[in-house]
Amino acid sequence: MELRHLRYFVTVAEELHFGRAATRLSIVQPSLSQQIRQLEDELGFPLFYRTKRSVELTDAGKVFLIEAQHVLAQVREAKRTAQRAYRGEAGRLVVGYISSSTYDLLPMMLRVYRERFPDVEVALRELTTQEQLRALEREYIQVGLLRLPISAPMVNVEVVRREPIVCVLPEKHPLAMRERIAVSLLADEPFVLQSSQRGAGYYTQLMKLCLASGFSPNVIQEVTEMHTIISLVAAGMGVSLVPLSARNIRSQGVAYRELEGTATLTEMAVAWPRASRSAIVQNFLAVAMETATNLT
Amino acid sequence: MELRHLRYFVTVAEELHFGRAATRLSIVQPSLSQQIRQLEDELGFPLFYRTKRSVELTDAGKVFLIEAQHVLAQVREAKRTAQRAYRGEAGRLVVGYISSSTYDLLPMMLRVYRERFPDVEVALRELTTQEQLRALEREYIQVGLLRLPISAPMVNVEVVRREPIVCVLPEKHPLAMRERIAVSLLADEPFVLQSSQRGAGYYTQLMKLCLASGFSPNVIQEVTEMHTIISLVAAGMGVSLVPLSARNIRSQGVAYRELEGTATLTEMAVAWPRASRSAIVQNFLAVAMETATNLT
DNA sequence: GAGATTAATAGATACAACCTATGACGGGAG
DNA sequence: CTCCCGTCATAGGTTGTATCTATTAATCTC
Repeated sequence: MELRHLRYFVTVAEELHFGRAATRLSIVQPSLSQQIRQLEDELGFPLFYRTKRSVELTDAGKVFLIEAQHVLAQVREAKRTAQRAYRGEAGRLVVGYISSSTYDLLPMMLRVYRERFPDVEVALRELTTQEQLRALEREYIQVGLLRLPISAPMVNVEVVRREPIVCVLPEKHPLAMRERIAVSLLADEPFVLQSSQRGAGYYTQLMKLCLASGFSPNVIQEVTEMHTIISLVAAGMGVSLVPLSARNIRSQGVAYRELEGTATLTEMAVAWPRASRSAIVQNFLAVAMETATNLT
Repeated sequence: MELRHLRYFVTVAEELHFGRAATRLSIVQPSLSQQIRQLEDELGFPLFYRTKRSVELTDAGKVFLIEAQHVLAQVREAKRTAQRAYRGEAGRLVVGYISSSTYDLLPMMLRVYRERFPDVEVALRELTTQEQLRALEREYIQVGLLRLPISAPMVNVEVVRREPIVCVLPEKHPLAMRERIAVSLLADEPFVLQSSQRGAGYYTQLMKLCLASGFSPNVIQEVTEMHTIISLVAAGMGVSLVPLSARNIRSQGVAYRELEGTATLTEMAVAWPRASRSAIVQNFLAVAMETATNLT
């Protein structure tokens, strides 16, 4: 049985006339008769009562007509659905993100993306930068929102935000009186930092920054979340070096101060597997870039 | 697009190997490659990522795979369903019946039929014998349960019950003392009969029966339902001539007595359009006949 | 680097869908 | 009653295309 048989059958059932049906199908009547006969042979029962003058559906034929129409409709639907998937307009997208992207970057991207591609089911996974790289490789996520620098040859990245690293310190701290702070002034301060496990690249970047000013920071507490850093700093436990956007975390009793000299920058980026040929991912990247440019 | 394309595609998707898939499909690999290519051309996007060594589904291919499997399953289902319909095991059957069949005949038939053909939806229409004949002709019902005699050339009948006509009269009536009653004794009795509208053939039969004994019955009341006749007789309004099975209607104060001479019989029959080629109807008839023989 | 594995390409073949011509049958008009 | 038209089936030839064989190209493995 082929779809041809179903198409022919449905047409004959609609016309109840082999000649007219054949015309509609752009074939000649004997060919049509032959194909219908073939279908009947395969099914094992007649679809039509035929007299020399007229054609009528059998009971079983009526049942088969409904079914055949469903099949043909489903074939059309299959084609349409798969084409939508091809264009990245339908399907499922798993996005990894670091917690510090939840303040504005991730929500903005998702809002636009969901609006533009409502038929894509978006799943979110909060993961550290390092975890995202592993997850991308294992195809546990399809795209990640992470902080540079990273070293992962199989992953492509595109920067979506570039911001200076600033010093955050207790409001009442003597250094808070200055507009800008030289890194070297922090040499003897106690530091509250995100754990090296969690923000590996960023952690290394801070170490280098301090070493360049001639000291190794005295880390008295490592924590996992950015807002915990801010809270601990507010409580007077120490100081920290954070991306500028941490300012979005409004907290009583802390002050943010730029660093002296040429600003040290930290970058957030979208990342995807170098091998990814997924249109869904491509579409998400396009939205991400767009959001990034609108942001600056 | 033909079902062949879907079958081939599903097999390749399952094997992820053109050679093995071709073997399973009993064709050679180049033919398979060509057909898949053809399908991709029609859809407008690739179903597989191919390297020279390996095959992998694209995202759109994954979506299309699910859809294609559904289509193929539905085709199998269509075939199966229609074949069941052909064998009269599924579909819809509309049965007409006269009220006097509801005491035992109709329920017995339906019980067996429903048990044997659970996938046939049975609809019931209470109609007089005359109405059933019209309904059969107009295909408003497919089979009828009615009382003979009828005259309808386009309708086939098969007797399912043959029973004597008996006299029903008030318990206290003088004639009730006799075991058997000659029809001629009823000449001066008031009669309660089913209206000639409702039981045309049966009505005529009674008229002939009385005329054969030399009188025309004095009908003082015509009613529509058999149990109403019995009630009126019980109330002393008159006597009646009813099929023996009316005895199933237990009513205080009435007596049933056989008629003298060779018993006059009345017949219930199943009826169906002479032109009916419906397997559902045939199956119902078979059950009806079977019930009829078990009954005697 | 050689051999094995796998998919694509090219060209030949064979099957089946399709076409043309015709037949059989029934209904309706004259 | 006969003839003609309409309708579907059958027969046989033609064509398109799915399939086959043979080969190439690319990659992996040893």
